[in-house]
Amino acid sequence: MIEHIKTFVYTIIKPTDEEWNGFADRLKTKNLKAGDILLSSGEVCNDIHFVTKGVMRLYYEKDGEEINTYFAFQNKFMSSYQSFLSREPSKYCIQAMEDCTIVSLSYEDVQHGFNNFNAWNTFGRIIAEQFFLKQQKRVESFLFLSAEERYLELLKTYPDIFERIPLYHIASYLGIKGPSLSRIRKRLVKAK
Amino acid sequence: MIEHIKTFVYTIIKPTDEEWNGFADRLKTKNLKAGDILLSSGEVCNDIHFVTKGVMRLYYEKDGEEINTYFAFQNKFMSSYQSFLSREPSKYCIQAMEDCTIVSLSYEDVQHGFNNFNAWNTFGRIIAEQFFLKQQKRVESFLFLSAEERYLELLKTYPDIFERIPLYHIASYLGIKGPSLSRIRKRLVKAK
DNA sequence: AAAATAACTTAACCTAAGTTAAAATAAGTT
DNA sequence: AACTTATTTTAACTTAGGTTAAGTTATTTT
Repeated sequence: MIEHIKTFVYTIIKPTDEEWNGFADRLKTKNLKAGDILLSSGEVCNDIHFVTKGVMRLYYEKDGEEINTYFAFQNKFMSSYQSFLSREPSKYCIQAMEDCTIVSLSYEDVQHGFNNFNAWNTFGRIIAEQFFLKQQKRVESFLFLSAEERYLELLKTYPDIFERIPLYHIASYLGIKGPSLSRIRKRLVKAK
Repeated sequence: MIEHIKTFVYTIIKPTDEEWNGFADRLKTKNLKAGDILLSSGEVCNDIHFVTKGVMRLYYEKDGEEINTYFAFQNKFMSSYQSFLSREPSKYCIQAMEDCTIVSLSYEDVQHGFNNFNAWNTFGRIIAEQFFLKQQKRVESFLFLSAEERYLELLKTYPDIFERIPLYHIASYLGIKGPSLSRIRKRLVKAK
């Protein structure tokens, strides 16, 4: 399990052995069952998770309806990042959508890394930059694309997402309702 | 001019004198006339700018139409940040909307800071985190709010924005067209 | 296999926002 | 002041997507 994250980290920075061990020693591996809630809204997100198996989702509850804002597949980080950073209660929930294995690091451990190893500061910066770029793309998708174009974009980026994530979860991620996604899919089938 | 950015930096980190000077020595102050283009699309964004006077906008050209994605007022950073980070051509343009004074730092200078001073690595991380949080809010505004609610939110956050930025620029920032913003404004006046 | 539940689609109607163009203001120029 | 030009509003019409509820399929559960 640790191997996955080690490979990932080493594609971004080249820590010394001391730096790597100072990090690896604090990692905690957890197994989750499909449906398990890892973070409920109102709680401060105290960990950043690295998914080594399964899929997780980050979602928001609005008027009794769940709106997904992020899916983390294998080798991706999952966190209610703004709560994690700001130490304020999360408006989001985190749930395992399949049986998952994750490797987690607490806020304190992350800060310890930042304060003691320059390599981790660099790593933290690059991860924050990547998170920014991801959000940037998402803003652009709402600003420049129609729902249909967002759907096609998602299909292109994650061709197999539809085998693992039910359509009604995808609809909310795209910012539309179920019937609307059905209409779009129908339109596209006809167009072919 | 440098004082503004110094105050800003010191609210985030406490650099040593050596660290501060290594940074300050590389800053370049520039004056811009209203309308000046600081970055055209297709160019790699090679600088990060700190606005000490005026307002600047970051915009995208789509089908001959300009869509604003960010306004930087006094004491805010301006950059085509994804181009700056990725070293790829920017899809965005940067323009001064009023006569502006800015303080700029090149990509090379920023990297020099990251590689030589831990405090700058921390600063870079925190700025990236702040950029992420800002984008996060913007994604949420598209996902959870109607155009009218986005308008009201903007009005609350920047009450004086409407005295400095024409409505048609604000419309595109909100993700709607001019006539639509007019309708919203009319609806709100009537509702009172 | 039958029943129950979950996931997806369809249909009818509604509403917000897009589109286009004209009209009304406002702001600058000469 | 008269003339431009830029900005904002209005109007008429179109379209994408929301809403609700009823149907279909799929999947589980028993």
